Amino acid sequence: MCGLFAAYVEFSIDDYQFLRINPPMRSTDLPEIRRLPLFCSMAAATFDTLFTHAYVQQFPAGLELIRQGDPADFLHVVLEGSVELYAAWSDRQCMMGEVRPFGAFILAACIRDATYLMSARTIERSRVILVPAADLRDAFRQDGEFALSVATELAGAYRGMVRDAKGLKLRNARERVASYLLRQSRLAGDASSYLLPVGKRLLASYLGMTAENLSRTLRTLEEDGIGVSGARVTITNRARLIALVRPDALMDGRDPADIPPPLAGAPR
Amino acid sequence: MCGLFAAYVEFSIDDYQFLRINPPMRSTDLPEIRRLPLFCSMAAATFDTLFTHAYVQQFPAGLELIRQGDPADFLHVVLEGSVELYAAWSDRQCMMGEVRPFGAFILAACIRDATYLMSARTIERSRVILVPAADLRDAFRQDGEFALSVATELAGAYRGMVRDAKGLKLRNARERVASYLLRQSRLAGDASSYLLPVGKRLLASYLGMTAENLSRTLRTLEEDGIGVSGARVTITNRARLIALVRPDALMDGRDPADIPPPLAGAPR
DNA sequence: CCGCGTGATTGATCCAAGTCAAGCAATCCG
DNA sequence: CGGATTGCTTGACTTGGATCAATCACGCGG
Repeated sequence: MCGLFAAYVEFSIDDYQFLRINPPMRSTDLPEIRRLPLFCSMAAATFDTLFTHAYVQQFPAGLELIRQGDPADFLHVVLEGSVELYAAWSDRQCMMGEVRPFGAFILAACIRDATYLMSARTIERSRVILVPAADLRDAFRQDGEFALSVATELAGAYRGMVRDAKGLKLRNARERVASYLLRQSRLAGDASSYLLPVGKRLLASYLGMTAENLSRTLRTLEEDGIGVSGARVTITNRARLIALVRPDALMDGRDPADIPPPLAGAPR
Repeated sequence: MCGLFAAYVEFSIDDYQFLRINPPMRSTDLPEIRRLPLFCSMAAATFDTLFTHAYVQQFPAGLELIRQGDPADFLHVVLEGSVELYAAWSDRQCMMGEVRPFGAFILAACIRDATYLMSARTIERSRVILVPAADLRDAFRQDGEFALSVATELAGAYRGMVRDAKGLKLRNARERVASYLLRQSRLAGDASSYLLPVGKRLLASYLGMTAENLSRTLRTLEEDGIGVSGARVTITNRARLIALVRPDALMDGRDPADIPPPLAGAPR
């Protein structure tokens, strides 16, 4: 807990401007965006209006997209790559979450027209859609279906944060590590071997412990059915691991209907 | 962390049925509810429909209103008293939050039509409105203003949980206690003396520490400008306390416009 | 191929916070 | 009034996890 980070590479304003001037919006982007849970239910007209001022951007790894405390100006949706949400206070910082395609972030700040509570930076090279917050609020007012999607997304984000907070308070570090590894296995289709999606330093920060302690914990977990070498995780004894983790749908599960909120079929 | 609770008083099904049969809805209740941030912006017709099947109930202290894992059936809004949200897992439990008038809880589960992630029980004798979740979703679809209020409320709940999680990860136990005490002082109008709103056992659980450790920490905080005897908190040196806490608007502050979301004036 | 930087590991040590076990104070109630 | 219950405090002790300090392994550019 309270571990410090290595300083990330900072890019200059010029790099940023350069990216802004060359929006890598592709012809295939809009139809793809249209299928996302957040946007698939809204009326065509609202969608078109919403995206007149939106644009897609490509960012290099390690770029700070959002700084906590700044006013919310754009809703961000990750198309490719991955983005880390992190919080900082008084020379400490920690990872609060990770966003991968096709998740949105800082929706809550945009809806409330408030300042960001967390910062965000790219973990790897990423493509992100930026939608002006004011347009978002307009679309919300005009389109009931979109409003429902937004509320569903917000509720999902809230519930995700509750799950995380429960994990922090109810489990110790070892249990958090084990449950994380088991959950990742599930995400990979109950694979018995998979690669860690983030570096160990970051993972430790996310799990609320130091990198050193994570390293040691991983060693001791070999006795409980899971081995890690490099980024490769191998489950050697799933039953034993499950007995240790005592998985709970309310902490480790995902919400059902995480994809299309009200209509199960989706428009295609 | 991971501290156990004393077992709470459990009430029988019969008590619960008794309360249901005698809904203590008062003539002054509906107009009052109408003024709440969540309901003040909606159309009169939607409001009336929404509350045809809603009812107000009085509960004794220590009654479990909601059990985690159950499907969401009613939105709850606290009118009087206070309610504890708590989470349990594998013989451990901890307080996750407190709801006082006129806060809503489990809105997210209702919107997603999902199961509760947290349990809830009354801390003291409390009056609560219960609104059927299905009606809530209907009203959401029919009334854009209400949808906006719901989204704002959800966004606020999310942000509150983010603040809590940040506090857990970035601050140690002593800092959490100190910041909590300072925050409560602010809530009491920057009073230099006030009463703790919850018992110390519960407070410790909320702050992610044991009751014993809270007790010790409070004693050591006397050197840093704050004294506690019984439930009475007295700030003896605010400057020193602030220096210790290093308050941060992104963790300790409240969202602006927590009351009426879009329209600042409000209907009064 | 080497030198470097970054990230991961390991070991030694320390400290914050949990645990266990009594004591104490206030409240409730027969 | 006295006993029981409940909640808070205190002390002695243990321990999980942080910190500090090297070392190691890898990927990369020169």
